[in-house]
Amino acid sequence: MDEKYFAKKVERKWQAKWAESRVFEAEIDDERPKFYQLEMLPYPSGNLHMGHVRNYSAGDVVAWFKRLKGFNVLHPIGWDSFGQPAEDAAIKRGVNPREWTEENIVSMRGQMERIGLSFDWRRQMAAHRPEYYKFDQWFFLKMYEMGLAYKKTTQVNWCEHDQATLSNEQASGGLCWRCGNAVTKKSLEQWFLKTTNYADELIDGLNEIEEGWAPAVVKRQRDWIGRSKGAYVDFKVKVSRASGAMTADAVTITVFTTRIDTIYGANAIVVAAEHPVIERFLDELPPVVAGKVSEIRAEKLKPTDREAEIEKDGIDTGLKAVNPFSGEELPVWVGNYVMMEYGTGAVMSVPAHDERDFEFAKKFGLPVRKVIESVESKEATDSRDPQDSIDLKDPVDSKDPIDSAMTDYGVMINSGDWSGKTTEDGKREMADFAAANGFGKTAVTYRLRDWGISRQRFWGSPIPIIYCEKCGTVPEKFENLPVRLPENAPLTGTGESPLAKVPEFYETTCPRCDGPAHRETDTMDTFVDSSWYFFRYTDPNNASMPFDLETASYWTPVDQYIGGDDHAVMHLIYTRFWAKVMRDIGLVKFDEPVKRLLTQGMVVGETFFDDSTGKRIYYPADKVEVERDAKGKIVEARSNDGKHLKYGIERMSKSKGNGVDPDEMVEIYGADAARLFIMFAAPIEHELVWNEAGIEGAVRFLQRVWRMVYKWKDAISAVSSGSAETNGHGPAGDSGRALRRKTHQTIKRVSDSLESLQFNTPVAALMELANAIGDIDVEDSSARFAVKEALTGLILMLTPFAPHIAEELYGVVIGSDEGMLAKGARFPDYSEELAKADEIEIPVQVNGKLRSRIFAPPGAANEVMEQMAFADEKITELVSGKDVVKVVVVPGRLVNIVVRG
RNA sequence: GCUGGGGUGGCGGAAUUGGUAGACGCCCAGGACUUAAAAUCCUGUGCCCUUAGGGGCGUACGGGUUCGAUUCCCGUCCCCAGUACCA
Repeated sequence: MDEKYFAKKVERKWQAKWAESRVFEAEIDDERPKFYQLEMLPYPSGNLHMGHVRNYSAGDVVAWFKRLKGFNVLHPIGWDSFGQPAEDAAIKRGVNPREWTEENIVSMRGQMERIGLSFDWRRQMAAHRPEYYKFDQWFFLKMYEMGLAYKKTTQVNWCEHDQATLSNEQASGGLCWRCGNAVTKKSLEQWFLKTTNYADELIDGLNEIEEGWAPAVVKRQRDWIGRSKGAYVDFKVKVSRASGAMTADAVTITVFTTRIDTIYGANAIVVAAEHPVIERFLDELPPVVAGKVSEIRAEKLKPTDREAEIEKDGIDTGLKAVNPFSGEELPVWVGNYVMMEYGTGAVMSVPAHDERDFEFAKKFGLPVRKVIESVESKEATDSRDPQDSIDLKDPVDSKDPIDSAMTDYGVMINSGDWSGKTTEDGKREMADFAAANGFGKTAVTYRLRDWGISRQRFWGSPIPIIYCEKCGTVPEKFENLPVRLPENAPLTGTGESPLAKVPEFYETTCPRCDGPAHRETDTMDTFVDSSWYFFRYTDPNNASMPFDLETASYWTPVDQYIGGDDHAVMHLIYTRFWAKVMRDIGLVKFDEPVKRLLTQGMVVGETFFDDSTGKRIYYPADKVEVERDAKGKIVEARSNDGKHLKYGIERMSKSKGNGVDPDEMVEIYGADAARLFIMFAAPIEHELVWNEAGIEGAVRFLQRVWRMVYKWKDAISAVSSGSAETNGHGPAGDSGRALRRKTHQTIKRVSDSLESLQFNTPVAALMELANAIGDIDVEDSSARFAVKEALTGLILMLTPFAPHIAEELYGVVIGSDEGMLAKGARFPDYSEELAKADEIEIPVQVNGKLRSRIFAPPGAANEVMEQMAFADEKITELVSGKDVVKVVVVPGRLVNIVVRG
């Protein structure tokens, strides 16, 4: 290799060397601590996008850093290869989804290799291969045995655009996670996994991992699981008409409330339109009520518009229910704001202390009764004449009209014998009282629903269940797994299961009675595959088990996981659930599969739209002219023929046509520069607006480092690894000494940053170090040791960001081409002593304003610093003739003189 | 609406526990080298005033605490994300 830097040449050379020497292939080694670095696996669409590059570059930085720190690092990659795009491609282009997928894997692997990612490719898994999905089925059967997999008919989320069923997590926010379109409801029979069995664990387990996870993700999971503690209370229904054999006591409505302390303020019971009590009395209710009920029901099946606030609606059914605490008779209403899916589908309406109930009461003119008083106003009331306080025996509704609900905790009033108790006491004691008297109990409810995994799709793992005319639902035998996908299923994408059209697939015999039977024709949600894939990496060729307990126990849990936060409540909840199930099966020995989670921001691009053609154009493109304001925001965009273009910022992707091709970046700038830049451009958790201008800076920096190494190559070749002094390191205060200080400070900064997963600031630190080396004259022989130390340090620290060039330059410096890992290279250590400055610049302030600077030795006594400050010319001038009120000296930091007059 | 997170130069972004605001990079300007260009190197680069020395202002806005506030507290505005009646 000559003195000119050709990125492509260096990169090809080291990619080949790495592959040949298998340095990234990890084996169990009890001598070294292990480190499992994982990034979220990609869908093999055929094209890597810049978001992937960011994700995998960050993971590679950590993997390299840990390797150089002496860890035994597992850094695998695989393919989330089941899913809709393969099926869509098959429908659109008539390709075989398996072949299409395999081809994409090959081309994407090539892209990853050209970026130089340090994966252990032997461990690669792909979800669509029978040797993998066999174990999806294995897990399903285990869960079926354990009672964790069951089938039921419900209203499932349905995406009309994708013609697909969605789990609640995938339809979060009422929008399809894939296409973003509004979701509707559809009645389907499907298989569920009992995630709710683990609701408490899923929420409590967050405490264990909270420290290492992005706070936003933890919060979203907590909210998603949505545990709330309260009570059930039974209200007996009275039927005013004495028709039939129905008695008043035969029916009760159980409500769930978190605020049982407000029960004396209940003015009605409001139930969901689907509530059983409505079913039961539907025939007897006036037609107008029945009409309203079906109107509300129909409304709920429509896609929800996120923006629009749904107006409260409802109707008095004419039924009455009795408040078990007060004996008061309350009207039973149907309300559109009560959901059958949560709690009991019935609420007690307390308008004075609940915003929704307040709104409902206001609209329908229902009475509002205050039963909680804030502590402050209670104190105020108490201090006044007791006669002024509200008459507890005869509370008058709306006596003191309020304009909003008071939802805070406080003191109970107008609540019979309970008045005077605090909310906290009331909640506890009233629930106990209800339990003791048989009309209620404490209860906990969750927002989390079971995970619906049935998909009426082809490209997924078949659900290993058989329906026998005689035996009913029968699980496939373990020894018959995998249940393989047929090669030729008619794919239409119309929402019916393609497997139902392949008799060779579904016609089978019952595993129990050998009689004629047919297979389940739905496949599993692809999120099943990604729930346990990273365990498979530890033991990728196991044919009898998903993985071996002992092998997996060495590598797992994952030490560091990196991926997008779009999976905060989908994949990341499923995989935590899965780990807990695996623990219960006895496959793993811990509760939480991922110790630390880093969520990286999206890579987005400025996109332009041509209104007339509806086409997207990515900038920079020669087709677009852009005017920007002072802040760099676009104010006007035109195509080169002068047509106005609409513009916006959106996620970069091939399918949107606004993506930057990583291959192109590598071709033009080199993989190292592209990686270095994407790490340097913005903090990893921020969104990154792709702008190619900055990447030139990364190229320049690498070239500078390259030239620097060659410039010093001969001068430092004679410097042995002996002590500084024996190698011409000069006296204190000279350039070599200053450089050593900079080197050791940089090592500290870079190590600390990487340890805390900051990737932009260490790059800045390395640039500073390079600048410092650049300041040294090559003729200065007294600095040679320092330069050698700085250069090797710089190269080693650069490795995680730009491994190819680092390997090459490391070879130049040590005179060997074997590679750092083979040579046992280590990330440099720093010496506190050397990092310490021998003179510190101390700002001197007068009245808090910076006026001068002095130079003091580190650890200078306060008196010395004070003396030096007063000795300073400028300070003397400013202070003279004034009273010195106070002098603040912060050791090693600053001097502040406070004067008056 | 609610819940989180945030607001720092032309831009991306730095700033231990309150202690020199603007590191590093991009952009831009000037200079050196060159027949020329590219590359490279050097210099400047928050805003305003000033001939200079220097001075004033400045971390969304308004207050407060402090010798000292980007950092802590109160209020206001704005942006981003999550969420959609969860009882």
